[in-house]
Amino acid sequence: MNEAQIQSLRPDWELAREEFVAQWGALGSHWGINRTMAQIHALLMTAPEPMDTEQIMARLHISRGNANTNLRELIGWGLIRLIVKKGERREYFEAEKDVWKMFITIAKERKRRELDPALLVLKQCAEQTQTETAGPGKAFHDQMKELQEFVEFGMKVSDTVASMKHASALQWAMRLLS
Amino acid sequence: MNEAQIQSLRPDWELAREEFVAQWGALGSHWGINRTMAQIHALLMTAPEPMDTEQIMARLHISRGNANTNLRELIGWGLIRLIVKKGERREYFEAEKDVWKMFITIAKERKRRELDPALLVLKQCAEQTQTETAGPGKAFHDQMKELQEFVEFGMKVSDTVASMKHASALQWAMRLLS
DNA sequence: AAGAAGTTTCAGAACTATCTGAAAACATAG
DNA sequence: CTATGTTTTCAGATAGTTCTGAAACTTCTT
Repeated sequence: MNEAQIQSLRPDWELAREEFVAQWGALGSHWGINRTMAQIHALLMTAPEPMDTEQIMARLHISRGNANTNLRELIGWGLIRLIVKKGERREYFEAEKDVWKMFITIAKERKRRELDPALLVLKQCAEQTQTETAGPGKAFHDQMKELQEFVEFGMKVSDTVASMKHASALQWAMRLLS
Repeated sequence: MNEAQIQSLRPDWELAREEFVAQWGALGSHWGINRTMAQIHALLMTAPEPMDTEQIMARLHISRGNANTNLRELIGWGLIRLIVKKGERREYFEAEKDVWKMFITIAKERKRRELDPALLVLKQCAEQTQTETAGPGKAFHDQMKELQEFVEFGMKVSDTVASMKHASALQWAMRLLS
């Protein structure tokens, strides 16, 4: 069976899905996530059933190694989980579909990867210039301090939001927006 | 004068600054921003005076072309501005130092670059599957809708926060955290 | 108008990230 | 223990991004 025939057998929504997967991948690479990883995530997010490695390889035209690496990476992020069906040796994968949970997971992970190391740098730089009491040295120290406090503050907000249930977050946000 | 001599003449805080610039650059490349751009930004953010292209090239050991490209890019982000000193032809650059303003600028720009195109994709996919009324097609449509609403919601929150003055944002956040 | 001082552009070089494919490791069943 | 189906690893290939350096361009001065 050739591509065109397969295409014609595929229900309508699958076309939209294909589009979603492709575009999501392109977007991913705009924001520091690698294209394939984003595509796999999009694919699983819209899968009615858990999928195995072979299926993913086939749908995305990628190699086994690539699929495997990115699946592990996604598991590392906590965005998908491994499913073992009884009586089957093969591993299946399934994505978290709840949007709020997904958001929390991504927020936590980004905090860990982006904010934590930044904070470390800022603290060190602030510390090393403790003794400066005037002039540009003082100005530098103050700036590092300000940045540090801002980042710490952002982290607190992020933690608070992340610990909320969807409903209370919504309520809180409504208050903000009104 | 050799490197070591220059080094010894540099006041203490400059060492911390050097560290900050280097580390900030490394961080930048972790989150989708290119290394040089992040370094230039860090350098200008901690500069007591506006700097010109030559100075930046010398401090970071980069070529004129590279410096120029990334300076324009930073101007595009709205993170630095061009300063023309009277009676001088040379262009100087200065970074916004207020942390809150910097945050707003980055947030707006990221919204424009990350959220806007994502929303477009989601809307299209939701639209194309309007007619699905059951089964996996419906599930797909619903998921797109949920994502769309979530992103729109996030954008509203981001707009609201971005329009706040530092003081009122702080007040608002205090309420959240307590 | 010619020269000086500066900025911008861009083709190719250097570097980095990602992907492939085949081999090795692992797990299960017989 | 061996055969078989599956996952993991990793060296090298490929693709993508960033950087250089020199030439072209612009602007100002005399």
